[in-house]
Amino acid sequence: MATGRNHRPATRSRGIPEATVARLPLYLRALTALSERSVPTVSSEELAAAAGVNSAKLRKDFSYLGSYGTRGVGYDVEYLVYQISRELGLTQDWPVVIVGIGNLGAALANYGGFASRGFRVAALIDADPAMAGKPVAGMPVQHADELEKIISDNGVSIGVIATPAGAAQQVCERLVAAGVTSILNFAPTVLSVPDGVDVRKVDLSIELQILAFHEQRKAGEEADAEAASRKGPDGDMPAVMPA
Amino acid sequence: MATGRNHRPATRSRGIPEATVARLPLYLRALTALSERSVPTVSSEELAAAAGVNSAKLRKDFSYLGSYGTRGVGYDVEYLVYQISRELGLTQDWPVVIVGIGNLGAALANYGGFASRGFRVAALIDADPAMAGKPVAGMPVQHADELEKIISDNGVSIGVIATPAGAAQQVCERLVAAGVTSILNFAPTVLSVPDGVDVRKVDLSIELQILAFHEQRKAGEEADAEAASRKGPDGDMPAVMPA
DNA sequence: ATGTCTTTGTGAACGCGTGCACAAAGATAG
DNA sequence: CTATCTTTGTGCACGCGTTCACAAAGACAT
Repeated sequence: MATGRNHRPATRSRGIPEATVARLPLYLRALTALSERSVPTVSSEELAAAAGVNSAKLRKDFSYLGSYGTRGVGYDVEYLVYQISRELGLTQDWPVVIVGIGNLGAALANYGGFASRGFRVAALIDADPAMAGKPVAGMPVQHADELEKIISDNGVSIGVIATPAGAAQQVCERLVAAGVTSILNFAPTVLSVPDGVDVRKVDLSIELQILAFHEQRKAGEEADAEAASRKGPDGDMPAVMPA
Repeated sequence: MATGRNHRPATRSRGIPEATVARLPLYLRALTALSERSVPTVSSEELAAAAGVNSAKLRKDFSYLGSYGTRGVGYDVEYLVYQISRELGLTQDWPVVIVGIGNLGAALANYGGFASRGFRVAALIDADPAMAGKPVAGMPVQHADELEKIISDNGVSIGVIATPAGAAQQVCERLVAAGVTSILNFAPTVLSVPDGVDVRKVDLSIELQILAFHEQRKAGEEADAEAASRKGPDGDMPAVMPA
C-alpha cells in the first residue's frame, strides 16, 4: 500500500515530459477552435497566444511528438489535431463511471465537455438506495452494489469520485479492485492507491486557499505602500495563540 | 494551472516558493483532522504520510514559514494550524461571488468546503433573467446587471467563474474592472487578465485527457511486454521506434 | 551533568522545465 | 538557380523544486 501517490511515476512517458502532456489538451482545444473556423495552418506564435503559453515552449512541446511543422509556414491545423488526439489517446473510446451523484456528481454528469471528446459516461453510481433508478442527465443512477459488475461489463478503466470525503478511500479501493487504473478525485482527501494507478485531484478548497494567499500578499503590499488606513474591521490579530 | 499567471513576475511571494504554498492547504487539512482527534504533537514523518508527501519536503516547506518544530518531539498541532492558517490568510473573511449558476455553479454554491474556512459566498450571479430571485443553496440568485454593485458593496476580491466558455472572458473583464483580483475559472477557456490579477483554472476535460494519455501508455506497455515475452527473454530491446 | 536517542532544519547535489537565441529548412520571388 | 524571408526545431544556460544525508538541538533517562 503506497501512501498518497500524487507525485508522477517519475518515468517520462515515452520521452514526453509530464509538463508537456499537461499542455497538450490546451493546444488541442485551441486547434479545434481554429479547425472549426477552417483555418488551414497556424504559426507557433499564433497558436501559443491562443493557448496562453510561450511560443518557444510550444515548439519544444511539439518537438517531443515529432516534426509536424513546416518551416516558413507553420503547422497544419487538421494534421496537428489528429496527432495530438492520437497521442492523448482520444481516438479511442473511454468509458467512464461517476461515483457519488450529489450536487457535484450531477453537475459532472451534465457537463458537455465530458462526452465531447472520446469520453463516454458509462454509468452513474451512488450508495443511496433512494437515488437508484432516478434519472440524472438522461441516465438512471445505479446502486453502488452494481459497481464491480458495471466496471467489468463496460471495460471501464477511468473512474471519477465525487463522493463525500469519508467515502472516497473505500470507493477508490473498490474501483481499483474492479480494474480501474485511473482516478479523477473530487473528494477532499488524499487517496492511497497501489502502484500503477494514476490519481488526479481536483480540489476547490485548495485552489481557493492558494488564491487567498496571494490575495493577502497583495493586500499586504498595498498596505505597506499606502501606509494602511482603510482596511476592514477584521484585521488578522491572533484570536487563538496556543503555546 | 492558471494561464493568466503562467509567467509569474518577480513577485516571489515573500520568499515562500509557489510549490510550497500549493501544499500548505494539504498540510492544513491533515493537521485539522489531527486537531479534531486531539492529537497534541506530530512528527514530520507522520504528517507527511497523512498529507501524502515526502517528509523532507514537508520539513523544508515548514522551514520557509519559520522554525515551528521541536527537535526530538515534532510539531505542535494547534500551533501549526494557526501558523499555516495565518500564512494562507484564512484568519480573515473572504467574500466570494459565483458567476454562472448552472449545474456546476449550483454545485459549487452548495459545496460545504466553501464556507468552512474563511470563505463566504457573498452572492450568486447569473445572466439569465429567469434565474433572478430563484433560491439556490438558500440564497437568491441575482442578475448580472448587479455584478459591479455587489462586488463593490461587499468588498469582494475573489470571483468564481462557472459560466459557459463563451461568456467567461467577458465576465472576467467585468469582475476585474469591478475590483476582483483573484479568479477561479471553471470555464474551459484561456482567460486574459491584466498584471496583478491571479487566475487559477479547474478544467475537468483537461484532467481527463491527461488520465487518458497515461491510460493509453499503460495499455501500450502491456502490449509491448506481451510482445517482448512472446519473442524472447531480453525485455528491453528495441521497442517501437519510428524513423 | 552526562550520555543517548529522537527529530528537526538545512547544505548540497541533482534533475526537470523554461526561455533565449540561432542555425537549419523550406517557401517565395526575381 | 539564387537570394531573401519566414518560421521551425533545438543547443544551451539558468533557476526552481526535490531529495539525500547529516549536523545541530532538544528531550529524556541515569
